[in-house]
Amino acid sequence: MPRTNKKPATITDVAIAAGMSIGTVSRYINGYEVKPANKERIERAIADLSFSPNALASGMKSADSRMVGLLVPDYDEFHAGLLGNLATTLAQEGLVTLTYCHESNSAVAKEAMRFFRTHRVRALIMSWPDADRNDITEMIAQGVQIVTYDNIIDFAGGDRVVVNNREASFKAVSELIRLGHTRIGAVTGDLRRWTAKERLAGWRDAFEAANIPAPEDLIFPCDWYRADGHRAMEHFWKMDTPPSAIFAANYQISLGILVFCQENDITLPDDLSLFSFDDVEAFHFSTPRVAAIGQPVHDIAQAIKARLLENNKAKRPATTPISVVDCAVHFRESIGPYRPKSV
Amino acid sequence: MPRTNKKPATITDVAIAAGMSIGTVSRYINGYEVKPANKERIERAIADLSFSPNALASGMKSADSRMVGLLVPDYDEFHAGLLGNLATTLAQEGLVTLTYCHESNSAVAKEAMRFFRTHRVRALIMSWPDADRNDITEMIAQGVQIVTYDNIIDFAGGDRVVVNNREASFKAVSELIRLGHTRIGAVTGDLRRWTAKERLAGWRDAFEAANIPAPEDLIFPCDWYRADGHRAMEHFWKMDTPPSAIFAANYQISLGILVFCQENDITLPDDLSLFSFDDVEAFHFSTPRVAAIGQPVHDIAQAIKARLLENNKAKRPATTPISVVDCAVHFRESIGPYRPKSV
DNA sequence: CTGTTAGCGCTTTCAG
DNA sequence: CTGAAAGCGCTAACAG
Repeated sequence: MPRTNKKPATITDVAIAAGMSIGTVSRYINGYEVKPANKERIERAIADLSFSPNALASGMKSADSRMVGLLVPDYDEFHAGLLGNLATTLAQEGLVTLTYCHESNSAVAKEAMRFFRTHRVRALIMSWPDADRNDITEMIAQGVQIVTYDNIIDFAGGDRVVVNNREASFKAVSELIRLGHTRIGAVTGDLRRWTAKERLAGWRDAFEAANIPAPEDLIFPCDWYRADGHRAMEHFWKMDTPPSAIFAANYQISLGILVFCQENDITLPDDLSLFSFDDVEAFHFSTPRVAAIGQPVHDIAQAIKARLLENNKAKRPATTPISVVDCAVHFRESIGPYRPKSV
Repeated sequence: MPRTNKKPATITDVAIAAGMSIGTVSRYINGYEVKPANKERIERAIADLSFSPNALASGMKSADSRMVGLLVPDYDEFHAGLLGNLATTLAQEGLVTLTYCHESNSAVAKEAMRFFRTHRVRALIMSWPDADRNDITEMIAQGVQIVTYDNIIDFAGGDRVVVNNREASFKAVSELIRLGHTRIGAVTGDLRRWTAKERLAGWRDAFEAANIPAPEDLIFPCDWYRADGHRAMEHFWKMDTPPSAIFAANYQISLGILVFCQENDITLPDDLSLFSFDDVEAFHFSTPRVAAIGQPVHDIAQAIKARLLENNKAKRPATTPISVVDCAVHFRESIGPYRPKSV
């Protein structure tokens, strides 16, 4: 049985059924005033035909797809949350969110750009600093708004939404210092990224504020993944004076650290204190629960939305090109007072 | 400074630059053969103009938006994974995935339907049994393919992709029985849902196979959330003979149970064994790690994709309207041998 | 293999 | 406030 294929009703069908011109129907649909009597007839016709306007056609004619693109590196907990919040909040404005995951792969990211361009997104939200310059330039020239989050990328005309990475990191590390730790490792993530630099700067700030020289030998530059956290611990644990506490620049790194601790019977916080950037569900159910800096994904989504609307409703340029969202710093049981290593 | 608004190049621009008709260019774009010399000129023109085809226009003309809708109840770990896998794998076929989250709210779900209809998705993927009948009927009539996952919903013409809920649950509960447990609680989730029924059926099957009467008093019907898991434990822990093991129908319920155990110093697996449906990251980092049935989100996405392509490439109806994907059953340290309660 | 042409469904002038 | 008409960028016949 071939699928029935009754084509959807068009605005013309509605106009005929309602006995008026498509212009009037179109205006009604788009929220302009029409004579009450006409309004009623249109509404009935729409219901009878169960008409729904064709977004493609209207987007094409009005040269506005009402779609925005979100380019993420990964569908991890943070990005899933961001996508969810964003898609929901933007839907309220009649905007559609298209996602693409680049997996930190340039070829895939290139493909994503092609995808977004093809779909004529009116804005592109991303944190990818290695985006092809030509694509970006082209998109900006065509009026596509570029919003970067969680990263500072130097595009002319790009809006930015970031969290207070440095300050939040400062608070976390300061707490570790207050607890008596001085050998505090920093597992930094990818230091080519602004985020990583800022988080490390917060680590340094904390030492400076405490008038203690920062233990530069405990900086472990790496990538953002579990394997990196694990490798960091392998490295640290071979040292003569290993760190008594660790500040990890994202949650995946922390998970790698936790795995290493499990494997090597390292007990938190007695043998090691751990403070993580990013707060995820796993941290609430581990023993002990992991102290963490939570990125308020809801607020980030709202800030992005604000930028999107601001830049499209009023035509004035944004007052400030950068929005800063504050993180919550959660002290939990994975951090404890410094205790000299028992021999 | 108003945004520059150089309009994107059109296929006509390309045709002019390449010195030929738009028909030829269109054919080249869509993968038909063109004379090599022309091909080369088209490619150069496209590069020069940095042209990208307008998906809206082509979708409109060809009456195929190449978009599919995914309606999820929540952006939890499972659905985020599903979305990620699906979006990625479908993008390879040139298909776009639009998401909408209904939050188990009928009004929002209704809005979602309007959204998907408006965007002329060629398929709708969902697990929502309370969808408005009219919307569904209308969409099916218009040739929209409906694929349900993780649920059996009785739509004429709907494709279904499910996991082997009953069998996997049977395996999990059987293991608990093998470990000596007989008082095994079932926290079922919403029993109006097929999934919940199947998982409970698996629980029953295990007792039957072991020739033990199923402890019907340990069935706790509820919803799917953390609070439900917590409430279940409150209930169980007041019993004269509480369960020595629990089978939880999803991960959120299990997290609620874990919280209760933390609060009441219940040690897994000594005081209680726990087996959960759904496998999430938190279960790998809790102490002990939680035994769980993992839904292979990658395979589910592939199965859905297969249905989508099958039903659209060849016009024949699917051989079987239902695909079953096998779950992995992970035995972990949250389950242990039955030990009579110490008094 | 290529050029020509007729729309897809809608918005948006422009006159009334 | 409404109707008529001109396309938006592209695809899909059709005739070469």
